[in-house]
Amino acid sequence: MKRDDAIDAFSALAHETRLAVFRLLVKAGPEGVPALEIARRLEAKPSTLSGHLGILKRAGLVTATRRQKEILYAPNFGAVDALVRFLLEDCCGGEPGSCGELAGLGATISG
Amino acid sequence: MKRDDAIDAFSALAHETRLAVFRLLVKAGPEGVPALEIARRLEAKPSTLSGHLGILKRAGLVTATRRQKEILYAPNFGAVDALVRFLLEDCCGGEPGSCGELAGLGATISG
DNA sequence: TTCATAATTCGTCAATGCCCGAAATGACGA
DNA sequence: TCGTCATTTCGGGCATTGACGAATTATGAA
Repeated sequence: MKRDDAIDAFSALAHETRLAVFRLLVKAGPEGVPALEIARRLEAKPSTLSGHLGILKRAGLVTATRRQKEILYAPNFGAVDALVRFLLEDCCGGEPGSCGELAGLGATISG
Repeated sequence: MKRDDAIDAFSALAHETRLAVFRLLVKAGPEGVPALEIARRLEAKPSTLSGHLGILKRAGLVTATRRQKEILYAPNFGAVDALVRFLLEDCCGGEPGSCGELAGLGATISG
């Protein structure tokens, strides 16, 4: 995870519709949801939503796979993992500070 | 954590300087760093940085406490915790999906 | 009080992001 | 091939964000 990748990911999530899309995909699970189905559920215009999906995809937060005519979008949990570890890197300079209860997060979620 | 709070937090982190500020504070630990010291380390103009600190503070990502003439800024780890849990809420509809290794994250980092 | 340091607020300007309809592309079935 | 469904691309117009210097507020020391 590089600085600019993190900024792209945070920018992608810093938008009402895109955040809703990501959370919807998280709830839906790894199988994925077709683009138009997402648009229908969020009451968004297909063209507008397509732009948002492209941004989420470029940010690495979602994956897109074709199934017949449809394109299924699914969340990339590894991206969230990487993002949090980047954010908390070298927490408290390695010392067990007030962040102690969170310091193990990186190790925990990276498996 | 409400939707708009999450958007404010992601927006705050979706900026080169603000992201650098937060990560600097994470590394520095819970004691905090004075505003001008942050500006000096990041080679940013004080007035510009002040705006960024205000945004981070309003987003709940950092806290500010005065010590003598200085104002010390420190990271709010609880905000990161809440943000991640909001993002992964109801992961895979509760089923043990591919997000299995991350599903316990909320419980893990919330202590 | 008076001065110096620390930090914030304000005003302007440039740049970026967002929405939507219309048109174009890609994939499948008859 | 032809038609249809699913999705993306494009162009225009509006709103928001970001940077910076100058002026302002706040604190502590002489």
